[in-house]
Parts: sequence; C-alpha cells; structure tokens
Amino acid sequence: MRRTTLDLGPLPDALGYMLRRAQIKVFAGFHAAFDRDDIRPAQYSVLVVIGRNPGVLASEISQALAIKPANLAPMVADFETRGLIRREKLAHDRRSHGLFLSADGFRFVKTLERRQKALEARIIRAFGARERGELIALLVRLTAAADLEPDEETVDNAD
Amino acid sequence: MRRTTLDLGPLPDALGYMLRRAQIKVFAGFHAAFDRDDIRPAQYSVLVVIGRNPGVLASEISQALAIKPANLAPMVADFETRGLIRREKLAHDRRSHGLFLSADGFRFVKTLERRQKALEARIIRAFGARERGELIALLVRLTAAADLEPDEETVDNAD
DNA sequence: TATTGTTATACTCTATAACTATA
DNA sequence: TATAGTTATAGAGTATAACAATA
Repeated sequence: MRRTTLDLGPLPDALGYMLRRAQIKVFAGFHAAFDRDDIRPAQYSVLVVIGRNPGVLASEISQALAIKPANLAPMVADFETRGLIRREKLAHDRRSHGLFLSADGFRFVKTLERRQKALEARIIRAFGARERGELIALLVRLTAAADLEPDEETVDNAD
Repeated sequence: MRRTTLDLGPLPDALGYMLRRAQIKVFAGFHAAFDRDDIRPAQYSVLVVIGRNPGVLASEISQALAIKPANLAPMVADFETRGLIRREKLAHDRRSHGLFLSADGFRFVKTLERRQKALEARIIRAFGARERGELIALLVRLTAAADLEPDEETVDNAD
C-alpha cells in the first residue's frame, strides 16, 4: 500500500457528498433486511402509504413520495399481481382507482414495518439513539427548507 | 384535491427514507450549479481527490470513494480526453498510472470548488449554518460507524 | 498465481414522450 | 381541452465477469 489514506479535501464538508455516503450505508442495511421479501426501498414506501391511506390514488402517492407516475404504474401492477393490493374504480371519476391493501398485503406490510423497526434498532446500536434522533430531525427540517437552486438574481457567475 | 396530505406513517422516522429525500434535494442544487460544467457528483469527487493527491492511483480513488474500478476507468479516460488530467506510468509497477491534474485541470477544479462553496452558502441561507454543521458532523459519524447488516447471530426472524 | 486496470454487459433507478380513457 | 393513468423507451448509476498487461 503506497498511501495510508487519501486527502479528501473539501469533500467531507460537502453536504451532498456526506448525505450520499450515509445513504448508501443505510440502504445497504435495508437491502440486507428486505431482499428476502423482494422489496426495494421505493416499494416499501408505497406499500406503507397505501396501508395508512386506504383508497389513496396513484397521483397522490406520486406527489407525496416524489415518484414519477410512469415509474409508479408498473410497481402498483406488480403489487396487484402479488396479491398485496386491490384497485377500485372510483364512481365519480372512472379514470382513477382507489388503492387498498388486501388482507395478505396488510399482514405483509406489518412484517415489513417490523423489519424496518429492527433496522432502526440496529442503527441505534451502531450509532446511538440520541444521534439518530437528532439526525432525523435535521433531515426533516432540511427536506422542508427552501429550494437550493439559485434563481436568476442570486446566481454567482464565478467562471 | 381529495386529500390535503397523506399519512406517511413511520416513513419520516425511517433514517434511510429521510436520507434519500434530503440527498435528492441537495443533489438537485448540485446539478443546478454543475450541469453547465458537464460535471456529475462522482466526477467532482474524483477530480478533487486527484487535485489533493497528485500521482494517486485509480485503485486508491476506487477504495476511498467507493467507486468500482470498472466505473472509474471510463471516467478517467474522459478526463484525459478533456485535457483535465494526465497519466504517468509508474517506474516500479508498470500496471499502474499516477494521476495528475493538468494546468487546465487545476484551474477547472478551482472553479468547481468555488461553485461547491457557493452551494454550501446557499444551503446555509436556506437551512442555517449551525444546522448544516451539526448535520454534517452527524453524517460523518454515521458513515464511520459499524456496519448495519445483521450478522447471523443478531438476525431476528420475525416472519 | 495474484493484482491493476480495462472492456463488455446487465440491472436498477429515474426521466421524457406519446398514448388511452375519461372528464 | 385537460387530467389520471399507462406504455415504451432512453439515460444515468452501479454491478459482475472476463480479459490483457504486469507483478
């Protein structure tokens, strides 16, 4: 080994870089816990939302979870094939379907939520309960904060 | 609108979910700032590392930034095509090349680092300086913490 | 035999555009 | 005309396997 460690310069002080590294690490834990259920992160979030909001529309899920309708459609179709959800055409607007968990789907989501809880418990063991709580609180506030794209007035042309 | 907001249940308390939402938001700011330079997040990180570690090997970058060698190779080739770096075959091990920024590359990376600094400044305006500092500190500690994949002893079979 | 770097390739995730059926 | 949902498809990003050159 020619070098012990590399100088990463400003990278550890770049919020995006650190968010990405942390996200990859936590997602690795997710995959270790959920791969046996053949459930990916986005699928988990959609099933949870259907479970908490019976009759929810695809467009509402799309907006709440920032998943493009075109990517949500095959996911929902897959859930229906697997018998996890059913769709009910709305009486007053027959373009939309209300989405509901089936009985199997309900049991399945309960299992998934238990796995999620166990994963958070592992995070607490590796990282600390207070640390995890503070981190999540900060992430919620950052996600709710104003956009980060500069508008035309604010842009600095340092090129 | 049928519903004002959806019930997201345990999602906002799932660290992976919140990390992903936050990362997408911050990356949107990155793209707004760096797209004109035709530089993606991973490319930025590699150029910074080459700049701070003249003569660094591809294998070292690969390990430090968790980028697979197979994905790093075309990136480095692209940098060379763009005149940003040069490669020097090592005398004592002719399989490896030391990587160096060119004069153009050095100026370019300085510009990129200025953009990064401006992006962090926008984050501070939208989110708060203390909040950003605490968040990064927690992310650094989380990334350094133990693995989150359960080993065979620890696994809970709640299915 | 093992290692560095490369090529080819596949898979996932995300994005756009065009279509359908309803409104 | 506009909207909800779908299909097809293309582009990133990331993964594995096989290979060449060198150790």
